[in-house]
Amino acid sequence: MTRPLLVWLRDDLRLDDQPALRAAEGRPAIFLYIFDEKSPDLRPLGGAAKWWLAGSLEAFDASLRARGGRLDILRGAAGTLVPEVARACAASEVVWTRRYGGAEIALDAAIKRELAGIGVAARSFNGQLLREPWEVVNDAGQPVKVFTPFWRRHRALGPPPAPLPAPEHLEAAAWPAQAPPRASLEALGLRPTRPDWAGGLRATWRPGEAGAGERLSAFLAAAIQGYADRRDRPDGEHTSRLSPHLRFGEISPRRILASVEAAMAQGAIPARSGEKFLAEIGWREFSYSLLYAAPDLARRAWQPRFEAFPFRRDGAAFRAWAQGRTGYPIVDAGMRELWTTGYMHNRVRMIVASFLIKHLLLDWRDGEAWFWDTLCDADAANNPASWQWVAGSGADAAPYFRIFNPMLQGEKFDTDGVYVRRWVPELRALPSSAIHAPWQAPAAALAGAGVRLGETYPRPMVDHDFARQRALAALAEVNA
DNA sequence: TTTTGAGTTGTTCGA
DNA sequence: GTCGAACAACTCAAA
Repeated sequence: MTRPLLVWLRDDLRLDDQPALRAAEGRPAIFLYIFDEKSPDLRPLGGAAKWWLAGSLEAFDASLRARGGRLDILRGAAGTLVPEVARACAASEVVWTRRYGGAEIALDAAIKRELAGIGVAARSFNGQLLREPWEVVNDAGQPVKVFTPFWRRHRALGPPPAPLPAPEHLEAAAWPAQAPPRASLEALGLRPTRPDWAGGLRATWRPGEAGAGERLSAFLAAAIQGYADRRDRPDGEHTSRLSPHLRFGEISPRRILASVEAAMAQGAIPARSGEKFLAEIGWREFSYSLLYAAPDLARRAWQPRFEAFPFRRDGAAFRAWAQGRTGYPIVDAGMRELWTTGYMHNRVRMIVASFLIKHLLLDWRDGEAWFWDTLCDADAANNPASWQWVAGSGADAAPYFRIFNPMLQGEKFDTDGVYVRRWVPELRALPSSAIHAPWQAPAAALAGAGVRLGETYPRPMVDHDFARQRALAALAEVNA
């Protein structure tokens, strides 16, 4: 009997452009996913991500089966389970897609050593990034710490390898008798039951490779046309919304790059919009490059002096932010979109993050953790890197005086209040002139709209001018 | 080696 | 209403 290949799947749940899976073409293989809440250093998935994972695993299993494969699921510590399965099935080789977080790299390296000890080779592939982080470095061989030169260098390396086609024929090897018993998807308890809070997620998303492909096609057919000018507006469908699909590896960045460049070459997309969108993929690469350089990105400020920032501790204020009752409509709209759909428009992410850090002086790590739990797309690189960017503690530091004004941001990017009305229905009847600062509206306008401040909608939990001055003072301490 | 210019996403103030 | 300047200093990239 042929010794099967063991394909260990993680955040790469797709057939297309999947180098590790490609290695399984034409030979029997075990396709293994391990739901790992046992490895002490791995960050457990957030609630929204777990919900997404359930759909993603389901879709991926169906895709595998359509080609002759089958997804096998285990629950437990990957460090012991991977070698155990490899031994039980006498694997010829173990393959996987690389990860870039500190704990993940350490775990994978340990498993590789363990496998070598039992005479099984392990081979890893890049299926997650356009280029490996160590390829994009400055002349000194160090990571490039500013986005623009990073992306210039990245592009100057030439096009990354073209995406691989999906394997046509797979062959599922029998589950070995000596291996631990498999878990059913249901047994993992990934989907919420009591209470079932996932209705908004179900209504918004279709996890899985097919859903990812649909998003990309729809985006290329419509919204990308005006992407350069409208991507900052949360009041309509102006962005790709591919991020959760990318998070779970349901689509590869190389496939996205190839599709966008093909459309640009045909003249189907304005070059400016196409490049702008690719730069967002570039930001993802940049975040992973930072993560690779700073394995503890979610816990430690990139700039050590920020560890001295005088954050306050205020649980009630944090909860008001998290639940979308700060009294600033654009902030509350964003936090409620997040809670309902597991997603938030990028511009609004910046606004709410700035509000938590600068207006409330609460620790960016707590905001990052909330996003980790509630976003479908939170990953080990983008989430912490972006929070640090807003905090000003990141590599590509913002000027200290960049403190978002939530009223102004609302007026600029949600001019007619479409986004606020959608997510903060108690303000729906307010005129647009009052929608971003109801406390400044004439009493008659409030009454006419059925808004009673402090009752039907909160007053601002902190005064903007006061908060701005307080934040500037706090930042001066760090920068002293 | 030294020098120079730039740095995703902002706000406020005064003319 | 619009516009330009000021808001620090620093680090990094590139010439």
